[in-house]
Amino acid sequence: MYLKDITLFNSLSKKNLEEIEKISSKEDFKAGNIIFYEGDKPIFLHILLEGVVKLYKTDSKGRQIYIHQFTPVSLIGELANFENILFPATAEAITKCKILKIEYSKFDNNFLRNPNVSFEIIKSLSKKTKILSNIIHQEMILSTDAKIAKLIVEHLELFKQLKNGQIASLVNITPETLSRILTKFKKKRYIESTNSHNLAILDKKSLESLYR
Amino acid sequence: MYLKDITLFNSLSKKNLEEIEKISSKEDFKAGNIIFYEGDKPIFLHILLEGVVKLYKTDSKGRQIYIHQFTPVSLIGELANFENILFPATAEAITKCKILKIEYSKFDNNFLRNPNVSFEIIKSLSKKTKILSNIIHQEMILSTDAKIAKLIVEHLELFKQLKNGQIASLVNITPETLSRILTKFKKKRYIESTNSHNLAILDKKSLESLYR
DNA sequence: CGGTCTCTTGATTGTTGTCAAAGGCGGTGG
DNA sequence: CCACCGCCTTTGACAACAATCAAGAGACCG
Repeated sequence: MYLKDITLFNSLSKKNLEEIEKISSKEDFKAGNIIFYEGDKPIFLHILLEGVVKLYKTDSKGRQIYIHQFTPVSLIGELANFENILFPATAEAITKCKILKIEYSKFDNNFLRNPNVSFEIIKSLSKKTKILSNIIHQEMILSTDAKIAKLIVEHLELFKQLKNGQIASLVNITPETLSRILTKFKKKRYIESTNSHNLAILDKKSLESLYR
Repeated sequence: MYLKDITLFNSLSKKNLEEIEKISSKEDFKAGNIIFYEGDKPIFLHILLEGVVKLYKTDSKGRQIYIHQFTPVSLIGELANFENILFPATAEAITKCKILKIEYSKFDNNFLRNPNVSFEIIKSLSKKTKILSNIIHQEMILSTDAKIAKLIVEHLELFKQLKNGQIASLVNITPETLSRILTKFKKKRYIESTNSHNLAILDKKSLESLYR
């Protein structure tokens, strides 16, 4: 993948692209590798070119608080660069990944004045603000029951694909709690399941009423 | 205050300003009035010109979850406009306020392509992402003790100005819990207070170790 | 000095996480 | 084809944390 194929940069001149080329490098990460840790200094601007990256925070007891998963092409952690703060979360490759790293201190702020670049940045930042706003809603407003009800209604496919433990970590609860809630929902006839990877909604309205 | 005095717009041409003038209006709010509710459709882009605005969410039990306070000049709730989603939080005037309301559907997206305008938007969005990131850290990572310790170290002045109930609502805990934690900190000789509006730090390091 | 608001303290509850054990399910190798 | 093993899920008992409810103490103001 070339720089000019990155939407963010596709309106830049050849000269600009060469400038960016000079201050950037591509790095490969294996699944499980950490791209940056929460608390690290943001020296590079990171752009995910290939693979899937998980973003999470770590609480005082060492538990991971899942925030988001990124797919290409995405800016990752740009907030830290823009605001000149330490990375507020950890980015981990969950598949083989290719990341473009741009030396942010040398990154000409004038690029940000390019109308198309800044438009893309606005889109990226806006998307992230929305993500964080959703996280806040999910974690601070919804009860555990409500979180699960929402997940069932809006992402039923996850239950067919993932194990309980994985689902639980997506919504930051324990597998035990998830199991108990699913059992409760089954008792109330909101859902039904013959085997573990076959969950069906019986009463969508009741589920929705838990989080609306 | 004229449009051209708003940093966001000060690089726009006279013609552009007139265009915006046509699709905007100023509205005054009294202290306590609601500027928009969580769940409202974002018809207008809101810019705070005068006064102080509190942003909060409401949980299922009717409690307010405090998010942020805005002072002039600030875009408020622009995320909802940009992402075309319902307002994720409620904005309430906590003093007399003056708000510029721009009809977003008529707001020429080309303004966003103006380098200086988009630069300001990036700054605003970046700031908000940081605010939300901080909220997530404060509410999901820090324990109650840690929140209070941080508040004491970083904003001691609040304790001299506000009542316990007000401080408690800033960090989304109950006054009772705040009182208990302050008592505990006093017992441990982390802080000391002769009267209620006179709090002094005795052991900054111990306080910091609670949240670092 | 009385009254009201605020703060403190205790007892209790609700919610979810933790720890532990048992049950079920599927896959593998004999 | 079956027995066994390992992982996942379920269930129970318990702990931790902060909210709630209630009562009493204290501070501030007219």
